[in-house]
Amino acid sequence: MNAEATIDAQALGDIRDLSGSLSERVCETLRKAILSLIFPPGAILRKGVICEQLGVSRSPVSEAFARLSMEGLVDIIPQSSTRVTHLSMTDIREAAFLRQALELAAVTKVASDRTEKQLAWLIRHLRLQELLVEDKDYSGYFQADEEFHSTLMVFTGFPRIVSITSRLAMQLNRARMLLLPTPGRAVETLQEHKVIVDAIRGQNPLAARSAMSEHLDKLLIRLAPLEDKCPELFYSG
Amino acid sequence: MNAEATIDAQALGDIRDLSGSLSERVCETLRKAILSLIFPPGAILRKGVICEQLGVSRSPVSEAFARLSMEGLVDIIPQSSTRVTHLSMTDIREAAFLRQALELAAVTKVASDRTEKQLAWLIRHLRLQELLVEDKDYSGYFQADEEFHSTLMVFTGFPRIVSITSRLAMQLNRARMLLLPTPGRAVETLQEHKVIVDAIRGQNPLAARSAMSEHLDKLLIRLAPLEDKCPELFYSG
DNA sequence: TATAGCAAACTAACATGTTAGTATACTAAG
DNA sequence: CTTAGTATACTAACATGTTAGTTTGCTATA
Repeated sequence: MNAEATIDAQALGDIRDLSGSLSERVCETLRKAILSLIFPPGAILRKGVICEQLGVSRSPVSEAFARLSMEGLVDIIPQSSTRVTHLSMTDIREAAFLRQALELAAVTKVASDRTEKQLAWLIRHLRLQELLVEDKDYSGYFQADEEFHSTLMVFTGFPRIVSITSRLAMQLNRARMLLLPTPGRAVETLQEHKVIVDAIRGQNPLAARSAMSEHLDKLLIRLAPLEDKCPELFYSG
Repeated sequence: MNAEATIDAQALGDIRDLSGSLSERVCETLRKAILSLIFPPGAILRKGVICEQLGVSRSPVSEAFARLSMEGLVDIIPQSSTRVTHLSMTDIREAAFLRQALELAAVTKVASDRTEKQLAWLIRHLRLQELLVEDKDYSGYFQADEEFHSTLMVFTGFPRIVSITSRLAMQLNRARMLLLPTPGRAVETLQEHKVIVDAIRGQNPLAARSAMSEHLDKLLIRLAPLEDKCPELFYSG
Protein backbone atom coordinates (compact mmCIF):
# COMPACT_ATOMS: atom_id res chain seq x y z
CA MET A 1 0.00 0.00 0.00
CA ASN A 2 2.68 2.44 1.06
CA ALA A 3 5.81 2.64 -1.06
CA GLU A 4 7.62 4.78 1.52
CA ALA A 5 7.24 2.18 4.23
CA THR A 6 8.74 3.05 7.54
CA ILE A 7 11.47 0.86 8.84
CA ASP A 8 11.34 -1.55 11.69
CA ALA A 9 14.87 -0.64 12.71
CA GLN A 10 15.78 -4.24 13.16
CA ALA A 11 19.33 -5.43 13.30
CA LEU A 12 20.91 -2.08 13.95
CA GLY A 13 23.63 -3.79 15.88
CA ASP A 14 24.72 -2.86 19.33
CA ILE A 15 26.05 0.61 19.92
CA ARG A 16 28.15 -0.69 22.78
CA ASP A 17 30.51 -2.16 20.20
CA LEU A 18 31.60 1.34 19.24
CA SER A 19 33.63 4.03 20.95
CA GLY A 20 33.14 7.75 21.26
CA SER A 21 30.17 9.68 22.55
CA LEU A 22 26.69 8.24 22.39
CA SER A 23 25.79 10.64 19.58
CA GLU A 24 28.75 9.52 17.51
CA ARG A 25 27.92 5.87 18.01
CA VAL A 26 24.29 6.41 17.05
CA CYS A 27 25.40 8.42 14.01
CA GLU A 28 27.83 5.70 12.96
CA THR A 29 25.18 3.02 13.40
CA LEU A 30 22.60 4.90 11.34
CA ARG A 31 25.14 5.79 8.66
CA LYS A 32 26.05 2.15 8.27
CA ALA A 33 22.38 1.22 8.03
CA ILE A 34 21.75 3.82 5.33
CA LEU A 35 24.83 2.93 3.30
CA SER A 36 23.95 -0.75 3.41
CA LEU A 37 20.37 -0.01 2.34
CA ILE A 38 18.90 -1.47 5.53
CA PHE A 39 17.29 1.96 5.55
CA PRO A 40 16.41 2.40 1.87
CA PRO A 41 16.07 5.79 0.17
CA GLY A 42 12.76 7.41 1.02
CA ALA A 43 12.36 5.56 4.30
CA ILE A 44 11.12 7.59 7.21
CA LEU A 45 13.39 7.49 10.25
CA ARG A 46 11.13 7.18 13.25
CA LYS A 47 12.92 8.69 16.19
CA GLY A 48 10.90 6.85 18.79
CA VAL A 49 11.60 3.48 17.22
CA ILE A 50 15.32 4.18 16.91
CA CYS A 51 15.53 5.40 20.52
CA GLU A 52 13.88 2.23 21.72
CA GLN A 53 15.93 -0.06 19.49
CA LEU A 54 19.24 1.46 20.55
CA GLY A 55 18.24 2.08 24.13
CA VAL A 56 19.04 5.79 24.13
CA SER A 57 17.05 8.98 24.52
CA ARG A 58 16.12 11.42 21.77
CA SER A 59 19.03 13.81 22.32
CA PRO A 60 21.81 11.72 20.79
CA VAL A 61 19.49 10.59 17.99
CA SER A 62 18.63 14.20 17.18
CA GLU A 63 22.28 15.14 16.99
CA ALA A 64 22.97 12.13 14.80
CA PHE A 65 20.18 13.22 12.45
CA ALA A 66 21.72 16.68 12.25
CA ARG A 67 25.11 15.25 11.26
CA LEU A 68 23.66 12.84 8.72
CA SER A 69 21.74 15.75 7.26
CA MET A 70 24.99 17.64 6.72
CA GLU A 71 26.40 14.60 4.96
CA GLY A 72 23.35 14.59 2.73
CA LEU A 73 22.22 11.14 3.83
CA VAL A 74 18.92 12.31 5.30
CA ASP A 75 16.49 15.14 4.66
CA ILE A 76 15.11 16.79 7.75
CA ILE A 77 11.67 18.23 7.04
CA PRO A 78 11.08 20.84 9.76
CA GLN A 79 8.29 20.03 12.21
CA SER A 80 7.47 16.97 10.16
CA SER A 81 9.84 14.09 9.61
CA THR A 82 13.32 12.88 8.71
CA ARG A 83 13.80 10.65 5.69
CA VAL A 84 16.63 8.87 3.98
CA THR A 85 17.48 10.90 0.89
CA HIS A 86 16.92 9.35 -2.47
CA LEU A 87 19.91 8.92 -4.69
CA SER A 88 20.20 11.49 -7.42
CA MET A 89 22.62 11.47 -10.32
CA THR A 90 23.06 15.20 -9.85
CA ASP A 91 24.19 14.73 -6.26
CA ILE A 92 26.40 11.82 -7.22
CA ARG A 93 28.04 13.83 -9.96
CA GLU A 94 28.60 16.71 -7.56
CA ALA A 95 30.13 14.38 -4.99
CA ALA A 96 32.36 12.90 -7.68
CA PHE A 97 33.42 16.39 -8.72
CA LEU A 98 34.28 17.35 -5.15
CA ARG A 99 36.17 14.15 -4.48
CA GLN A 100 38.08 14.50 -7.71
CA ALA A 101 38.99 18.10 -6.94
CA LEU A 102 40.44 17.14 -3.56
CA GLU A 103 42.13 13.92 -4.60
CA LEU A 104 43.73 15.50 -7.65
CA ALA A 105 45.06 18.35 -5.56
CA ALA A 106 46.37 15.84 -3.05
CA VAL A 107 48.09 13.54 -5.53
CA THR A 108 49.62 16.52 -7.31
CA LYS A 109 51.13 17.76 -4.07
CA VAL A 110 52.29 14.32 -3.01
CA ALA A 111 53.92 13.70 -6.38
CA SER A 112 56.12 16.75 -5.94
CA ASP A 113 56.78 16.60 -2.20
CA ARG A 114 56.91 12.87 -1.51
CA THR A 115 59.54 11.39 0.77
CA GLU A 116 61.34 8.12 0.14
CA LYS A 117 59.51 6.61 3.06
CA GLN A 118 56.14 7.48 1.60
CA LEU A 119 57.14 6.06 -1.77
CA ALA A 120 58.26 2.87 -0.09
CA TRP A 121 54.88 2.58 1.64
CA LEU A 122 53.04 2.98 -1.64
CA ILE A 123 55.15 0.37 -3.40
CA ARG A 124 54.75 -2.04 -0.53
CA HIS A 125 51.01 -1.46 -0.55
CA LEU A 126 50.84 -2.21 -4.27
CA ARG A 127 52.36 -5.60 -3.55
CA LEU A 128 49.71 -6.19 -0.90
CA GLN A 129 47.04 -5.29 -3.43
CA GLU A 130 48.56 -7.76 -5.89
CA LEU A 131 48.34 -10.53 -3.32
CA LEU A 132 44.69 -9.77 -2.60
CA VAL A 133 43.81 -9.84 -6.28
CA GLU A 134 45.70 -13.11 -6.73
CA ASP A 135 43.80 -14.58 -3.79
CA LYS A 136 40.54 -13.25 -5.26
CA ASP A 137 39.81 -11.60 -1.90
CA TYR A 138 37.66 -8.84 -3.33
CA SER A 139 36.25 -7.51 -0.09
CA GLY A 140 39.81 -7.34 1.16
CA TYR A 141 40.76 -5.51 -2.00
CA PHE A 142 37.91 -3.06 -1.49
CA GLN A 143 39.36 -2.17 1.90
CA ALA A 144 42.89 -1.94 0.54
CA ASP A 145 41.64 0.36 -2.20
CA GLU A 146 40.16 2.71 0.39
CA GLU A 147 43.37 2.58 2.39
CA PHE A 148 45.45 3.38 -0.68
CA HIS A 149 43.44 6.48 -1.48
CA SER A 150 43.18 7.74 2.08
CA THR A 151 46.87 7.24 2.81
CA LEU A 152 47.74 9.11 -0.35
CA MET A 153 45.80 12.04 1.09
CA VAL A 154 47.43 11.67 4.50
CA PHE A 155 50.77 12.06 2.74
CA THR A 156 49.84 15.68 1.93
CA GLY A 157 50.50 16.39 5.60
CA PHE A 158 47.05 17.89 6.00
CA PRO A 159 45.27 15.97 8.75
CA ARG A 160 41.66 16.90 8.03
CA ILE A 161 41.56 16.20 4.31
CA VAL A 162 40.77 12.49 4.59
CA SER A 163 37.71 12.89 6.76
CA ILE A 164 36.54 15.90 4.77
CA THR A 165 36.79 14.02 1.51
CA SER A 166 34.92 11.03 2.86
CA ARG A 167 32.17 13.26 4.17
CA LEU A 168 31.83 15.18 0.91
CA ALA A 169 31.90 12.01 -1.16
CA MET A 170 29.31 10.24 0.96
CA GLN A 171 26.70 10.24 -1.80
CA LEU A 172 29.24 8.69 -4.10
CA ASN A 173 30.18 6.01 -1.61
CA ARG A 174 26.56 5.15 -1.03
CA ALA A 175 26.01 4.62 -4.73
CA ARG A 176 29.22 2.64 -4.96
CA MET A 177 27.77 0.11 -2.54
CA LEU A 178 25.38 -0.92 -5.27
CA LEU A 179 28.18 -1.99 -7.60
CA LEU A 180 29.06 -5.61 -7.30
CA PRO A 181 32.79 -6.19 -7.18
CA THR A 182 34.01 -7.90 -10.30
CA PRO A 183 37.34 -9.66 -10.71
CA GLY A 184 38.01 -7.73 -13.90
CA ARG A 185 37.55 -4.35 -12.25
CA ALA A 186 39.92 -5.24 -9.41
CA VAL A 187 42.66 -6.07 -11.89
CA GLU A 188 42.05 -2.81 -13.76
CA THR A 189 42.05 -0.82 -10.54
CA LEU A 190 45.35 -2.29 -9.47
CA GLN A 191 46.82 -1.41 -12.84
CA GLU A 192 45.64 2.18 -12.52
CA HIS A 193 47.06 2.42 -9.01
CA LYS A 194 50.40 1.30 -10.39
CA VAL A 195 50.38 4.06 -12.98
CA ILE A 196 49.68 6.61 -10.25
CA VAL A 197 52.49 5.32 -8.05
CA ASP A 198 54.83 5.29 -11.04
CA ALA A 199 54.15 8.97 -11.59
CA ILE A 200 54.72 9.69 -7.91
CA ARG A 201 57.97 7.72 -8.02
CA GLY A 202 59.09 9.87 -10.96
CA GLN A 203 57.94 12.98 -9.09
CA ASN A 204 55.82 13.94 -12.05
CA PRO A 205 52.82 15.87 -10.68
CA LEU A 206 51.08 16.31 -14.03
CA ALA A 207 51.30 12.61 -14.84
CA ALA A 208 50.10 11.69 -11.37
CA ARG A 209 47.19 14.07 -11.70
CA SER A 210 46.04 12.77 -15.05
CA ALA A 211 46.47 9.14 -13.98
CA MET A 212 44.35 9.78 -10.90
CA SER A 213 41.84 11.72 -12.96
CA GLU A 214 41.32 8.82 -15.35
CA HIS A 215 41.17 6.42 -12.45
CA LEU A 216 38.41 8.37 -10.70
CA ASP A 217 36.46 8.89 -13.93
CA LYS A 218 35.99 5.15 -14.16
CA LEU A 219 33.78 5.09 -11.09
CA LEU A 220 31.33 7.61 -12.47
CA ILE A 221 31.15 5.67 -15.74
CA ARG A 222 30.30 2.47 -13.91
CA LEU A 223 27.72 4.34 -11.82
CA ALA A 224 25.90 5.91 -14.77
CA PRO A 225 23.66 2.94 -15.69
CA LEU A 226 22.53 2.58 -12.08
CA GLU A 227 19.72 5.08 -12.43
CA ASP A 228 17.99 2.86 -14.98
CA LYS A 229 18.78 -0.38 -13.21
CA CYS A 230 17.27 0.53 -9.85
CA PRO A 231 15.03 3.57 -10.35
CA GLU A 232 13.27 2.99 -7.04
CA LEU A 233 16.40 4.19 -5.23
CA PHE A 234 16.52 7.46 -7.11
CA TYR A 235 14.63 10.67 -6.60
CA SER A 236 11.22 11.04 -8.14
CA GLY A 237 10.83 7.33 -8.77
CA MET B 1 45.61 37.68 35.75
CA ASN B 2 43.98 35.31 33.36
CA ALA B 3 45.06 35.51 29.73
CA GLU B 4 42.16 33.29 28.61
CA ALA B 5 39.60 35.65 30.03
CA THR B 6 36.02 34.64 29.48
CA ILE B 7 33.87 36.88 27.41
CA ASP B 8 31.04 39.04 28.56
CA ALA B 9 29.06 38.24 25.44
CA GLN B 10 28.18 41.86 24.96
CA ALA B 11 26.93 43.20 21.69
CA LEU B 12 25.96 39.92 20.15
CA GLY B 13 23.20 41.66 18.30
CA ASP B 14 19.65 40.51 18.20
CA ILE B 15 18.87 37.07 16.83
CA ARG B 16 15.44 38.27 15.77
CA ASP B 17 17.12 40.07 12.88
CA LEU B 18 17.91 36.72 11.29
CA SER B 19 15.82 34.04 9.66
CA GLY B 20 15.88 30.27 9.93
CA SER B 21 15.64 28.10 13.00
CA LEU B 22 16.76 29.34 16.36
CA SER B 23 19.84 27.11 16.20
CA GLU B 24 20.86 28.56 12.86
CA ARG B 25 20.42 32.08 14.07
CA VAL B 26 22.46 31.42 17.20
CA CYS B 27 25.14 29.73 15.09
CA GLU B 28 25.26 32.66 12.68
CA THR B 29 25.48 35.15 15.54
CA LEU B 30 28.32 33.29 17.23
CA ARG B 31 30.16 32.77 13.96
CA LYS B 32 30.06 36.46 13.26
CA ALA B 33 31.34 37.19 16.75
CA ILE B 34 34.23 34.77 16.35
CA LEU B 35 35.19 35.99 12.88
CA SER B 36 35.16 39.59 14.04
CA LEU B 37 37.30 38.72 17.05
CA ILE B 38 34.63 39.87 19.53
CA PHE B 39 35.26 36.36 20.80
CA PRO B 40 39.05 36.16 20.52
CA PRO B 41 40.97 32.90 20.07
CA GLY B 42 41.25 31.05 23.36
CA ALA B 43 38.14 32.61 24.85
CA ILE B 44 35.85 30.30 26.74
CA LEU B 45 32.29 30.28 25.49
CA ARG B 46 30.07 30.22 28.55
CA LYS B 47 26.83 28.60 27.60
CA GLY B 48 24.86 30.12 30.45
CA VAL B 49 25.95 33.63 29.57
CA ILE B 50 25.16 33.16 25.89
CA CYS B 51 21.75 31.69 26.66
CA GLU B 52 20.93 34.65 28.84
CA GLN B 53 22.29 37.21 26.39
CA LEU B 54 20.36 35.80 23.44
CA GLY B 55 17.29 34.86 25.42
CA VAL B 56 17.26 31.21 24.37
CA SER B 57 17.69 27.90 26.12
CA ARG B 58 20.72 25.62 26.01
CA SER B 59 19.46 23.36 23.21
CA PRO B 60 19.96 25.72 20.26
CA VAL B 61 23.25 26.92 21.74
CA SER B 62 24.50 23.35 22.03
CA GLU B 63 23.63 22.64 18.44
CA ALA B 64 25.32 25.84 17.35
CA PHE B 65 28.49 24.76 19.23
CA ALA B 66 28.40 21.44 17.43
CA ARG B 67 28.23 23.13 14.03
CA LEU B 68 30.95 25.63 14.85
CA SER B 69 33.08 22.75 16.01
CA MET B 70 32.74 21.09 12.61
CA GLU B 71 33.82 24.33 10.99
CA GLY B 72 36.86 24.35 13.22
CA LEU B 73 35.95 27.64 14.89
CA VAL B 74 35.62 26.18 18.38
CA ASP B 75 37.14 23.28 20.29
CA ILE B 76 34.70 21.32 22.41
CA ILE B 77 36.50 19.76 25.35
CA PRO B 78 34.23 16.92 26.53
CA GLN B 79 32.69 17.40 29.96
CA SER B 80 34.71 20.54 30.38
CA SER B 81 34.36 23.58 28.17
CA THR B 82 34.10 25.03 24.70
CA ARG B 83 36.70 27.51 23.52
CA VAL B 84 37.37 29.58 20.44
CA THR B 85 40.17 27.85 18.56
CA HIS B 86 43.45 29.63 18.20
CA LEU B 87 44.64 30.39 14.73
CA SER B 88 47.28 28.07 13.43
CA MET B 89 49.32 28.47 10.28
CA THR B 90 48.93 24.74 9.69
CA ASP B 91 45.14 25.00 9.71
CA ILE B 92 45.21 28.09 7.56
CA ARG B 93 47.46 26.39 5.03
CA GLU B 94 45.16 23.38 4.97
CA ALA B 95 42.11 25.59 4.47
CA ALA B 96 43.91 27.39 1.67
CA PHE B 97 44.78 24.07 0.07
CA LEU B 98 41.17 22.88 0.23
CA ARG B 99 39.79 26.11 -1.10
CA GLN B 100 42.30 26.14 -3.90
CA ALA B 101 41.49 22.54 -4.83
CA LEU B 102 37.79 23.32 -5.13
CA GLU B 103 38.08 26.70 -6.79
CA LEU B 104 40.60 25.47 -9.34
CA ALA B 105 38.37 22.53 -10.24
CA ALA B 106 35.44 24.91 -10.53
CA VAL B 107 37.16 27.50 -12.70
CA THR B 108 38.54 24.77 -14.92
CA LYS B 109 35.08 23.36 -15.51
CA VAL B 110 33.51 26.76 -16.01
CA ALA B 111 36.18 27.74 -18.52
CA SER B 112 35.28 24.80 -20.73
CA ASP B 113 31.51 24.71 -20.20
CA ARG B 114 30.60 28.38 -19.82
CA THR B 115 27.55 29.82 -21.55
CA GLU B 116 27.42 33.23 -23.19
CA LYS B 117 25.10 34.39 -20.45
CA GLN B 118 27.57 33.43 -17.75
CA LEU B 119 30.39 35.18 -19.60
CA ALA B 120 28.26 38.29 -19.91
CA TRP B 121 27.61 38.24 -16.15
CA LEU B 122 31.32 37.98 -15.41
CA ILE B 123 32.21 40.85 -17.73
CA ARG B 124 29.46 43.01 -16.32
CA HIS B 125 30.65 42.20 -12.80
CA LEU B 126 34.19 43.22 -13.70
CA ARG B 127 32.87 46.63 -14.66
CA LEU B 128 31.11 46.85 -11.29
CA GLN B 129 34.39 46.00 -9.59
CA GLU B 130 36.12 48.74 -11.58
CA LEU B 131 33.60 51.28 -10.38
CA LEU B 132 34.06 50.25 -6.76
CA VAL B 133 37.83 50.57 -7.02
CA GLU B 134 37.50 53.96 -8.69
CA ASP B 135 35.22 55.09 -5.88
CA LYS B 136 37.67 53.68 -3.35
CA ASP B 137 34.79 51.76 -1.78
CA TYR B 138 36.95 48.99 -0.39
CA SER B 139 34.37 47.33 1.82
CA GLY B 140 32.10 47.27 -1.21
CA TYR B 141 34.93 45.74 -3.18
CA PHE B 142 35.45 43.11 -0.52
CA GLN B 143 31.84 42.04 -0.94
CA ALA B 144 32.06 42.12 -4.73
CA ASP B 145 35.18 39.97 -4.53
CA GLU B 146 33.28 37.34 -2.54
CA GLU B 147 30.41 37.50 -4.99
CA PHE B 148 32.75 37.08 -7.94
CA HIS B 149 34.29 33.93 -6.51
CA SER B 150 31.05 32.38 -5.30
CA THR B 151 29.21 33.04 -8.55
CA LEU B 152 32.06 31.48 -10.46
CA MET B 153 31.45 28.34 -8.43
CA VAL B 154 27.69 28.53 -8.92
CA PHE B 155 28.39 28.46 -12.67
CA THR B 156 29.64 24.88 -12.32
CA GLY B 157 25.99 23.93 -11.90
CA PHE B 158 26.74 22.20 -8.62
CA PRO B 159 24.57 23.78 -5.95
CA ARG B 160 26.40 22.71 -2.80
CA ILE B 161 29.93 23.69 -3.76
CA VAL B 162 29.67 27.32 -2.65
CA SER B 163 28.56 26.58 0.90
CA ILE B 164 30.97 23.66 1.17
CA THR B 165 33.90 25.80 0.12
CA SER B 166 33.01 28.57 2.51
CA ARG B 167 32.73 26.10 5.36
CA LEU B 168 36.03 24.42 4.55
CA ALA B 169 37.80 27.74 4.12
CA MET B 170 36.46 29.18 7.36
CA GLN B 171 39.89 29.25 9.01
CA LEU B 172 41.22 31.12 6.03
CA ASN B 173 38.41 33.66 6.10
CA ARG B 174 38.92 34.26 9.77
CA ALA B 175 42.57 35.04 9.24
CA ARG B 176 41.72 37.22 6.26
CA MET B 177 39.69 39.46 8.56
CA LEU B 178 42.98 40.55 10.10
CA LEU B 179 44.29 41.95 6.84
CA LEU B 180 43.56 45.60 6.38
CA PRO B 181 42.26 46.38 2.92
CA THR B 182 44.77 48.40 0.94
CA PRO B 183 44.05 50.38 -2.22
CA GLY B 184 46.96 48.71 -3.96
CA ARG B 185 45.70 45.21 -3.27
CA ALA B 186 42.23 46.01 -4.62
CA VAL B 187 43.72 47.19 -7.90
CA GLU B 188 45.87 44.06 -8.12
CA THR B 189 42.91 41.83 -7.30
CA LEU B 190 40.81 43.40 -10.02
CA GLN B 191 43.63 42.88 -12.49
CA GLU B 192 43.87 39.21 -11.54
CA HIS B 193 40.13 38.78 -11.87
CA LYS B 194 40.37 40.21 -15.38
CA VAL B 195 42.98 37.65 -16.34
CA ILE B 196 40.74 34.86 -15.06
CA VAL B 197 37.73 36.12 -16.98
CA ASP B 198 39.86 36.54 -20.09
CA ALA B 199 40.80 32.86 -19.91
CA ILE B 200 37.16 31.90 -19.40
CA ARG B 201 36.17 34.05 -22.37
CA GLY B 202 38.75 32.23 -24.49
CA GLN B 203 37.51 28.90 -23.09
CA ASN B 204 41.03 28.07 -22.04
CA PRO B 205 40.75 25.86 -18.92
CA LEU B 206 44.48 25.60 -18.31
CA ALA B 207 44.98 29.36 -18.46
CA ALA B 208 41.97 29.92 -16.21
CA ARG B 209 43.31 27.41 -13.73
CA SER B 210 46.77 28.92 -13.53
CA ALA B 211 45.41 32.45 -13.33
CA MET B 212 43.16 31.45 -10.44
CA SER B 213 46.00 29.55 -8.83
CA GLU B 214 48.27 32.59 -8.83
CA HIS B 215 45.41 34.74 -7.61
CA LEU B 216 44.71 32.49 -4.63
CA ASP B 217 48.38 32.10 -3.78
CA LYS B 218 48.55 35.83 -3.12
CA LEU B 219 46.29 35.53 -0.08
CA LEU B 220 48.50 32.99 1.63
CA ILE B 221 51.54 35.14 0.97
CA ARG B 222 49.88 38.13 2.58
CA LEU B 223 48.79 35.98 5.50
CA ALA B 224 52.22 34.51 6.24
CA PRO B 225 53.61 37.41 8.33
CA LEU B 226 50.51 37.42 10.50
CA GLU B 227 51.83 34.81 12.89
CA ASP B 228 54.68 37.09 13.95
CA LYS B 229 52.57 40.24 13.98
CA CYS B 230 49.89 39.00 16.35
CA PRO B 231 51.20 35.89 18.08
CA GLU B 232 48.54 36.10 20.79
CA LEU B 233 45.94 34.95 18.26
CA PHE B 234 47.88 31.84 17.35
CA TYR B 235 48.12 28.52 19.05
CA SER B 236 50.64 28.11 21.86
CA GLY B 237 51.15 31.86 22.23
C1' DT C 1 -17.96 10.66 -6.64
C1' DA C 2 -15.30 14.48 -5.55
C1' DT C 3 -13.87 17.96 -2.44
C1' DA C 4 -13.51 21.03 1.42
C1' DG C 5 -13.08 21.32 6.22
C1' DC C 6 -11.75 19.49 10.53
C1' DA C 7 -9.62 16.74 14.10
C1' DA C 8 -6.42 13.46 15.71
C1' DA C 9 -1.69 11.81 15.54
C1' DC C 10 2.83 12.55 14.66
C1' DT C 11 7.18 15.15 14.40
C1' DA C 12 11.12 18.54 14.86
C1' DA C 13 12.43 22.13 17.65
C1' DC C 14 12.96 24.00 21.87
C1' DA C 15 13.06 24.17 27.16
C1' DT C 16 14.49 22.22 31.26
C1' DG C 17 16.05 18.56 34.58
C1' DT C 18 19.82 15.18 35.63
C1' DT C 19 24.29 12.94 35.49
C1' DA C 20 28.96 12.30 35.29
C1' DG C 21 33.40 13.95 34.24
C1' DT C 22 36.84 17.93 34.57
C1' DA C 23 39.24 21.83 36.35
C1' DT C 24 40.20 24.85 40.02
C1' DA C 25 40.75 26.56 44.56
C1' DC C 26 41.56 25.56 49.07
C1' DT C 27 43.61 23.04 52.82
C1' DA C 28 46.76 20.09 55.16
C1' DA C 29 50.94 17.59 55.39
C1' DG C 30 55.94 17.37 54.51
C1' DC D 1 57.59 27.08 50.34
C1' DT D 2 56.10 23.06 47.99
C1' DT D 3 53.16 19.34 47.16
C1' DA D 4 49.39 16.06 47.72
C1' DG D 5 44.76 15.46 48.64
C1' DT D 6 40.06 16.98 48.75
C1' DA D 7 35.98 19.55 48.09
C1' DT D 8 33.56 22.70 45.29
C1' DA D 9 32.08 24.74 41.10
C1' DC D 10 31.66 24.25 36.47
C1' DT D 11 30.69 21.96 32.01
C1' DA D 12 29.20 18.76 28.11
C1' DA D 13 26.37 15.07 27.46
C1' DC D 14 22.29 12.88 28.10
C1' DA D 15 17.23 12.35 29.52
C1' DT D 16 12.77 14.06 29.50
C1' DG D 17 8.98 17.49 29.31
C1' DT D 18 6.66 21.00 26.26
C1' DT D 19 5.31 23.51 22.13
C1' DA D 20 4.03 24.49 17.66
C1' DG D 21 3.74 23.14 13.01
C1' DT D 22 2.71 19.39 9.55
C1' DT D 23 0.58 15.44 7.68
C1' DT D 24 -3.05 12.12 7.39
C1' DG D 25 -7.39 10.35 7.42
C1' DC D 26 -12.02 11.00 8.43
C1' DT D 27 -16.44 13.25 7.78
C1' DA D 28 -19.72 16.26 5.94
C1' DT D 29 -21.12 18.75 1.99
C1' DA D 30 -21.93 19.69 -2.98
